[in-house]
Amino acid sequence: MDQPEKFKDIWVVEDNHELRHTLEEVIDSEPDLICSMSFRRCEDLITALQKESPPQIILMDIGLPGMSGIEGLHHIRSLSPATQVIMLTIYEDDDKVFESLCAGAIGYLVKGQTTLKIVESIRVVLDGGAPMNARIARKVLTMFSRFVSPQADYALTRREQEILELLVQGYSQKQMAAQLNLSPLTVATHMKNIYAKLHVHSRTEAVVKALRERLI
Amino acid sequence: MDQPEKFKDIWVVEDNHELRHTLEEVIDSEPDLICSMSFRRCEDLITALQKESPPQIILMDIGLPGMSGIEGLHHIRSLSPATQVIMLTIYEDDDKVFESLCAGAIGYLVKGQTTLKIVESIRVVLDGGAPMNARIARKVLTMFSRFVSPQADYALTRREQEILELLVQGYSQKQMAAQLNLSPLTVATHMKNIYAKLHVHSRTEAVVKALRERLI
DNA sequence: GCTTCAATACCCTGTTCTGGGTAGTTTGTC
DNA sequence: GACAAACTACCCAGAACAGGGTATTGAAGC
Repeated sequence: MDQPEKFKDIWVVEDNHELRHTLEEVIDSEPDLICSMSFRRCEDLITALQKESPPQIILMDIGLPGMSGIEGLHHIRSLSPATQVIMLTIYEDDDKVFESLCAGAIGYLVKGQTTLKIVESIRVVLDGGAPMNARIARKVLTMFSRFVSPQADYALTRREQEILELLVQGYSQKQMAAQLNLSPLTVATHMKNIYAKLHVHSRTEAVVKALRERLI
Repeated sequence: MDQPEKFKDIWVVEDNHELRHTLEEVIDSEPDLICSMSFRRCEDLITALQKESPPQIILMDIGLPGMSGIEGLHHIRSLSPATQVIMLTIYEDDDKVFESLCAGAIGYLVKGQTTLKIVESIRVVLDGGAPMNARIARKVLTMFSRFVSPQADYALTRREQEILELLVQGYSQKQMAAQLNLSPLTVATHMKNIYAKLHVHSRTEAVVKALRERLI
């Protein structure tokens, strides 16, 4: 370990010198936090992650030149899954913020916040929370519930629904026929009708639509 | 319409008389909010939803006798998808809270809160947000990212990855070849290799695996 | 210099799918 | 009892796919 156990290590990736130094100072002025490394480019962070022992938290600018913060996020997730990433953003209500959360960020920090607020967000993460406002939380929830409950209605009949499910399970038409005690020709008919209702022209497209829109 | 347009209608489902009346009063004392109906049982709410025009928001006790709040939630989602549901809970850090969010609730309200806090939560929802604390938000995020990135590694090469993406977009082998300036036979070779690496035997299975395990 | 791997390209054969039909039988609803 | 919708089954032709090969080229690593 580079630091004694009791210190929580926090790295910073931010191309603006001033902000980067401010963040470093704020972190270091806390008795139990330390900013052992900071970077102006995402690429340098990746290199460091492959050599050094990873930090608890990374503060990452969302709009970096070169490799973007979101791209960098993916690298971090695979190099050090335990590291939590807080995104730094100018606009709270940015689509990029939401995108980051989808990519595995744990929350975000709006630039230009008070020192108190910066430390608070870090503490929220260390405390097992996710710093975000209610509106972003709603976006996440909405997207989340799309995974959980179906929406669109293509008026599939019961049989068609059943066949769509088998389709997603990788059954061939012949296998479906065997499973459902039908003629393969009947299954083919149902498939044609499913395609028409979903406005697709191949099993692949049907499966993608079924999975993406939670039809199954 | 039962109420003039400018009033936001909010229903309450809570078996405790006292709390129910408190909530009614708090809502009605706001100039633009009205509590036109309240129930002590979820079953009565369902009945009402089938007859009356649905409210903007329902405050729902999470631990009702008879039909539980979460069960009721499912009925609300299908009867009136536009209605937002705020759960009423005793413990903030309850698994049931999280369960409710999965079932489509938009947030929650801890019982015993100040009048100010109750109104604030309602306003957050009306304002397009989702009232929840950072810890719950983290739970949602974690669950969410489980859907988004389980990240298995099948060691696909760059070309194979590229072809898998086109596959998910519904391209035929011939179309892929045109898109990538390759011979259709080359695409076929890559497809075979992809199948072998993903341990599948058809496009359908490959697409399902790619979407389910977020390989794309 | 040798090896390994990715990427490219081809052959062949049999299977499966797609999309255009038609048509009889159930089933549910008014 | 009438009618619509759903379910069933079939024909056909052309396209696409799956799976078994082989082979060349160029770049990366040892």
